[in-house]
Amino acid sequence: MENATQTTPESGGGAGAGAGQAKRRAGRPPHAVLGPDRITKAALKLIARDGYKGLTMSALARMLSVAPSALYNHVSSKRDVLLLVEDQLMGSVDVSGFTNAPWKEAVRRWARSYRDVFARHTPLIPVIAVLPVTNAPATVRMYEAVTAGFLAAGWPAEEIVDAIVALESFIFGSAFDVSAPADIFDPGELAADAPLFTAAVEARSQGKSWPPPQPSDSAFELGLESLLTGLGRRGN
Amino acid sequence: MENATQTTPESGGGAGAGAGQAKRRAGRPPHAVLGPDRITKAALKLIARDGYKGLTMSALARMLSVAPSALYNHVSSKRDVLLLVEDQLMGSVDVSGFTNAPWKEAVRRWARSYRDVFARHTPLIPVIAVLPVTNAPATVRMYEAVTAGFLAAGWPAEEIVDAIVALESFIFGSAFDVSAPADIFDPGELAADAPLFTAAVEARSQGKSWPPPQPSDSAFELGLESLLTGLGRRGN
DNA sequence: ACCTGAACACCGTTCAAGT
DNA sequence: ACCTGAACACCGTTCAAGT
Repeated sequence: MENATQTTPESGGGAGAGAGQAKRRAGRPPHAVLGPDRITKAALKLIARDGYKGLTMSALARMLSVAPSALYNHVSSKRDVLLLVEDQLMGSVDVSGFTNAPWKEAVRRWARSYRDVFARHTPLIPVIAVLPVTNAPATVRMYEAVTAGFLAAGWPAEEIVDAIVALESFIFGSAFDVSAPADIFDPGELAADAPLFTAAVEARSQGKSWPPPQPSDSAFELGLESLLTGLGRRGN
Repeated sequence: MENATQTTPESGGGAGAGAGQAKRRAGRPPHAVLGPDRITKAALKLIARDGYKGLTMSALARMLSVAPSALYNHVSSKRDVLLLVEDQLMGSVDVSGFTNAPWKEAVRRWARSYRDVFARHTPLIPVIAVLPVTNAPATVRMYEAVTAGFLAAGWPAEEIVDAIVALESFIFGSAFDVSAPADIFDPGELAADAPLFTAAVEARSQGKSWPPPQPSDSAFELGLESLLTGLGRRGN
């Protein structure tokens, strides 16, 4: 049972960390095997492979070759794991435009990359939106870069946070949209009760460029440009 | 096989279901006790009382005085229950402006009530955003009213759905924001690394009217007006 | 301090048996 | 058709015991 035959997926007892890993006995190991960094990396890997429904404390522990309970020496809940992941992702949002491009173009680049990142991580959105930024260094760094760009464009300091929040709200909402099915607005049998809406849904794909853009992309660009126009009264 | 301890539960005493209800035996009851309507109402009641974490299939069944498995004769999953709730809520979004007010004012009223409804039901947002509208009658009715209003304001049919989606994205994102803690942007120990952002957060509450508005409200109004201005090029 | 292993208190869902 | 009751296959989390 302890022997490492390479054909067994080994789903029985609990070891099963993939290929034959030496088993650790109970007790404090000579050097800590876990830490925020390894946990974050493993979580990201798991999400990439199995999606968010595959991100369980058990699966995470298995990937790290520890018992599930060992994780609780480093995080106090699964929510903590999500926060680690979130901050990591925030670091990959593109803020480069805010140092080398005009305000509108900088916001465009930032908003698009922000949406793209979280479109693949929608389960984090309800967590982020309510998450105090304290102790999320990459997140704070992102906000600092954005704020700097707004100030450079002439925005008064007291209006910047509201503007960022408004843009973020639109970005988060749009991120959900990306994973919506193509027929999301198909009224089905209810079409007869909603003739105007049904016609509008059908007209949506008419007269667009070729190849036709993703519906979620055209709605996002429309909203983004509208927001930029509306907000643009302040900056430039 | 266990030995048959089999005592009738009610003879033992405990009225488990809470209110002293007569216990139903197994077998088809003379009249169906459940149905989409009763299930929806009970779910809403449960959510109002205990929040979404209190909405479990067990709790729902208990409130309806049935076994949890009985629910599956009427819905095929918990997701189905959420869809019932969602459609019910959509019916309470205010679309009245689209028949008796100018476009901008109509969108304002609609957007505010839409946000307010889902601010108290944020767990539904990830479900809605990906939910085909088929067989959600109140939802379709809402879209029909909105579409009618856009058409009346002179919008070309092929641009309406994108505009609605853009507005909805902003509304959903903003709904999350409502439940964010007041100190969400407090950088804590990271303040030194983000002086501009920290200053912007502090300046946010300066120079506002009295009493100061909820931060989430001022961001929402700013975003909504910007969107209306930007989109307003089409309608009026 | 930091790990294991065995609980604990839940979930949503399935299914045979009953009427 | 539509209910009950007993499973089933999970969850996240806690905690004593071990080093």
